[in-house]
Order: sequence, then structure tokens, then C-alpha cells
Amino acid sequence: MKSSQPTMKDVAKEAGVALGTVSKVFNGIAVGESYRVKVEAAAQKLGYQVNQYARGMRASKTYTVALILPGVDHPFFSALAQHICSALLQRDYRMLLYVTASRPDVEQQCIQMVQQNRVDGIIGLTYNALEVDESLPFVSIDRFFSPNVPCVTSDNYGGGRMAAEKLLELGCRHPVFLRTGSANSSETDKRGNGFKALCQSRKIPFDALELDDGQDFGLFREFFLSHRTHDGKLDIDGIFCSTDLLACQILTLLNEMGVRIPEDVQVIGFDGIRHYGTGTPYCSTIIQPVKKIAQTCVDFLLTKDRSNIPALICLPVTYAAGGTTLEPVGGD
Amino acid sequence: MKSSQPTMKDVAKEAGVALGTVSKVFNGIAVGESYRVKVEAAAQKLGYQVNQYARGMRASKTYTVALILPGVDHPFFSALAQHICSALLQRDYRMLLYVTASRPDVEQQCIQMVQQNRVDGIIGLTYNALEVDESLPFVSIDRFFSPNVPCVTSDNYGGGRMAAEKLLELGCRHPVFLRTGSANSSETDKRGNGFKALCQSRKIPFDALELDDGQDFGLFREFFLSHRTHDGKLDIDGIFCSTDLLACQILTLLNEMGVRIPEDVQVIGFDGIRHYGTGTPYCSTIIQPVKKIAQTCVDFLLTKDRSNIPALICLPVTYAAGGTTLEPVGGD
DNA sequence: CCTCCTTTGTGAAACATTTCATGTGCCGCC
DNA sequence: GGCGGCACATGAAATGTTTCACAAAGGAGG
Repeated sequence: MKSSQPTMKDVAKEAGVALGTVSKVFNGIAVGESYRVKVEAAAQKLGYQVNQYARGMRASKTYTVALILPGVDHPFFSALAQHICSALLQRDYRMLLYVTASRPDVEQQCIQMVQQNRVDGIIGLTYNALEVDESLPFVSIDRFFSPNVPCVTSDNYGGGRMAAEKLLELGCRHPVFLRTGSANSSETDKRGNGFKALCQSRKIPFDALELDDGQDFGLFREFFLSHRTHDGKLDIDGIFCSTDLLACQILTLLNEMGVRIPEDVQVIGFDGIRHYGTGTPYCSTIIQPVKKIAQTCVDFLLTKDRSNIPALICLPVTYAAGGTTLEPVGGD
Repeated sequence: MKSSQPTMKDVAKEAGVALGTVSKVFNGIAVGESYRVKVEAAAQKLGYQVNQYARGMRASKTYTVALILPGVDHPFFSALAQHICSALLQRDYRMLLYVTASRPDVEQQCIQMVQQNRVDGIIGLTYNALEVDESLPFVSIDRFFSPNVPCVTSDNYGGGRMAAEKLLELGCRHPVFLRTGSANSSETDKRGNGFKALCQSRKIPFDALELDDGQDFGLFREFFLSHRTHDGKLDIDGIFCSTDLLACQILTLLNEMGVRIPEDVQVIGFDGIRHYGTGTPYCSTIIQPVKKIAQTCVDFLLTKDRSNIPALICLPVTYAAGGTTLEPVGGD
């Protein structure tokens, strides 16, 4: 009795057929009925499982895709990971997950490991520039690298416009844009651009405070303090935060300061994160189509013909009221 | 010019040495200084990357571990995934992630795919029984299969006791245990056992409502309604929920019913989930040592000597106040 | 009945690596 | 100087697939 897993050779011997015949059976290539039955019986008996690595080595194809994420503890990222995983499994691909913690060295290390593993492609949401082998299919999320690397993203610009439009529609006269995170000319920066553009086109004066990585969060508190009027209220009445997470933090801050939400100030975030379990939103928000993003990434990555893939795929966002805006009752 | 990636053969030719010599260099096997320099220079020049799959095929070792989870959208699961990923990367292993949605067929399919991929081991949090090849190193989380399969889990029994003890200590006289999820004789069921055991040993009468998968959540509402006294209050004053998620849902429910938390009823959950970003807990809870669990899984999975691994590894939990209990002010 | 064509099973080669038995060269010792 | 021994580079074999050129078999047509 052999201790290791059975191979095609074993199956061939057991079935009394040639190696190539066994291969054909497992690849769905036409083969005589009697042969197929014999092979299937033998495989069943031996408990044969095809060895994907050997198959991949021969075909220079591994049926494996690497997903590189800053982390998986953020609701948006985990939703992304889950949907991408499902989409890949459906197409009989496996997913290698790499978590980088946004550190450039880890990101680069991941790229290298990915190349060593000879994956069939990479889906990456990386914040830092990286040298990626142009020959390896790569789909980027939320970050534009070059025309050769398709970038899948939400309509961040449109979402920013939508947020501004919504705030104005709901009666705001002094809107503000708040942002944290690295200013790396990524797609997500367009959220602010869209917001500002709409305000400008409507000739509405707006304010903005954009913090980069490492800058003190306390600056937000100072910002609000500087906007207090003599009666203790704020002279701003609408806030658009670049992410739901930031919105959540800002809400806590405003709460501490005794500002009433949404009566005094209305807040809109971006992402579409919901409280786990209850399903209720953290706040009014612009929802990203996570599942659609995942599907799109997988589709483009596995497309055979990589010649006419658009460089930038922009998916539509939607607005959802979530208790931090003054929606008209019964409306919407 | 060859279009494909360079191989060891290319490096050997470029360096003017034999194939075996190149192999030795990349495996850290002693080799003449001059040879090593030549090989390294050639590899650098060609941009050679070792092909892990070919290496794995030869060695019957893939340096890949599969993680099977019901989902990655639950904070506990995603934390687990992230920590396991990091722990594996540190040891130069990669992680294949499979998401099963708790469906038995998907779980079984994953096991099969995992076997086809010839991974070096599996870490699984699966709710349904599965036929796992005994020869493949397998570490289970929260579910005991057999003495041959090490099961890593928190001290669920102790956590249940701790929750009961805490509620009683904080003045509760009529504690209740609530549970949802499948009753599959998994380790997590011990949370209720511990809770009940402590109440019994203290001779405190307690109540319990345990819902299995598929049962109507509305039963909880009925339960509370049946516990209303003539003055509209509840005759229960402490609740231990089997998970933070359930606690969250129960809190919403009690809120709707006009019950004040924690004045009227104190609530303790289980898991240690926090609001993303703000870091504040959802509720008072028994915290599972997620990182420790992840580390332990990886350690046991990669241990060479699999002969004396304990069948059950039980890690200590801690209690954290989170606003849904009446902690003495300034205390703790 | 023979030939030719078609259909289909066969097994060797190739994929990129590791390992191992072999061979080469160098040094020291008698 | 010759010989034994040691260190170390060498390249063939092996790992489990897929593919492809080839051969064998079977059927049809003359």
C-alpha cells in the first residue's frame, strides 16, 4: 500500500489504460465510453484527486489569484474580500489573501511572494506605489497606476457631487468637506473634488479640512471650535466625510461638543458600511457597490483578451439616508 | 529573448555553473564563495524568481495553508483571518482563504479543493461535520471533531461562568441566558453551560431561551413580553447573550420596548467586538483572545511533531465593561 | 479482400525544481 | 612523486501533470 496520494499513473495502472487516457477523462476530452467508465471506477476506488500544482506547472497556469488588501478588519475591505472570494470560487479559482497593513515594505514583499507563486493575476488595493510586473495581469482598486493597469473604482467624483447636492437639497447653507488618509492622488480623492465642484457650480461657499496620514486628529476639534458662533452654535450645517469611518468619529466628536445631529448639523459619509447584524447604517452615506466592484475586478482579471480593457472602470454609487440627515418624513 | 520568466536553467547557463549549484545557492546550502557570487549576479541580472509550485511539487510541500471560514464579514472572523494571515506570512507561508457561508456543500467543496491544492494544512472554522483526510494536518476552531484533530477555542465555559458571576456581582437577581445559532455540540455551546452551572451553584434561579438556526427571531420578543410585570417592567434584570451580535440585536429590541439599559436590565455579550474606528465596545462583553487563538492555530498546524498535540486548547477570556452594565463608578 | 482514411488510445517529452550518485580537482601525507 | 581522502560541482532522475506525434484498429469503398 502506497502511503502517498494516488497519481494518474496509479489510476492508469488500476484501470488498465494509458496515462493520456486518464488525463483526457479528467479534462473532459472525448474518450471511448468503456474507457471512461473504467477510469472513473479506478479513480473512485483509489480516491484519486487531481494535483493542481502539477497541472499548473505544466500549463503555466495556477488557477490562483492573489488579493492584496491593507487589512480585512474594515467592513468595506472584508466585504470586498468576501465577494471576490466567492466570485473566484464560482469560476474555479482559489484566492490567496495577503494583508499588508498599508506598509510599503509589506506591500512590496507581497508582490514578490505573489510572483514566486506564479499566480494567474493580482487584485490589489495598495496605497503605495509598487513595481508590478507588467506581464502579470493586475487589477487595481481605487488607485490608478497606468493605462496598462485597469483600475476599478466607484464613481467617487459623482458621489461627492451627490453628497453636496443632497446636503444643499436638505437645506444646508454652509457645507464642509472633511477628509483623512493619505493624499496619494488615488481615486478616492475625487470625492472631495466632486463635492467642491458642485458647491462652486451652485455658487455656495464651502469649507474643507483635509488631514493627511499622521496629522493630529485633534485638528478637527479645533476646526469645529473655530466655527463656533457667539451663541455656542456652529456656523456650519452640513458635513460630508470622505469615509463612513471618519463620519463615525466626527459624530462622536460633535456629540461630545453638544451639537445635535441632524438638527444642528447634517452628516453624510461614504462607503455604505452598516452595523453588523442589525443592518442599520452608521450614518447617511454614499453607498459603494461593493459586490459589483468585486465582480468587475474578477471579470477583468480573468478576461482572456487583455487588449481592449478600459483603464478606468467607474461604477455608480447611491445615496442612503441613515439618520444623520433631515430627510422629509415619509419622503424619499 | 525569452518571453517567459527565467528558470534555474537560465541562471545556470548565464552564470556558467551547473543546475544543482544554482539550487544550492537558493536553498542556503554551502557552496563555494566564487560560485555563489556568480549565481547571485546572474539571478539578479535575469530577475530570477524561484517558482514555488515547481519546488512544492518536488518536495510535496507547498508552503500554503488553507483557512476555511463561514464568512469574513463578521468582526470576529475577519480579525481571525487577519491575524492568521500575518502569523503565516511571518513563517513564510501563504494563506488560501475559502469562504463557505456555513453551507455544508460549500464546506465540503472547499475541503476537496484544498486537497487538490495539496496544501500543507488546514485551519477551519466549520459548522458542519466534514470528512477530513486524517493525514492532512487540520486545526479546528471552536469545534471538536476527534482526539486526532486539535481544537483551539476560548474558555467558553469559564466565560459563561464569568458572565454569570459578573451579573450577580452587579446586583442581578433574575439572570437570563439567550442564544442563537446552530446547536451542533460545538465548543461555543459551553458558554451557556458555564452560565447555568454558576447560577445553579449559587442557587440563583435563571431563565434561558435558546434558538436554533431557522427559528423565528420574534420568539425573543415574545419571551420578553411574557416576562413583563403589571407595572410594565421586566421581571428579569440581567442578560447574557451567546454573542455580541445577538446582544446588539437584543439591545435594539429592548430599546424598542422602552426598557432602559443598563438601569432596568444589564446585558453582557461574548466575543469582544468593537465599533470599527471609534474602538468603543458594542456592549459589556467577554473578550476572546483572537490574536492568541490565531497564533495558537498556526503554531500547532506547523509543528513538525504532531504526536503530542493536545486535542483541545482552551484559551483564557477576559471581561470588559462596555456601557450595558452598572459598573461601580470609578471602579474597575 | 485489400487499401485508404478516420478515429482514438498510447506513451514519451516537457514543465521547474530538488536530490543523489558520480566525478573532478585539490591537498596533505607517506 | 604518488596515492588516499576530502570537498564540492555536476547533471541525471524524479515529482504529477498535459500535449502531441504516432500507431493501431476499425470501417468504408472499390
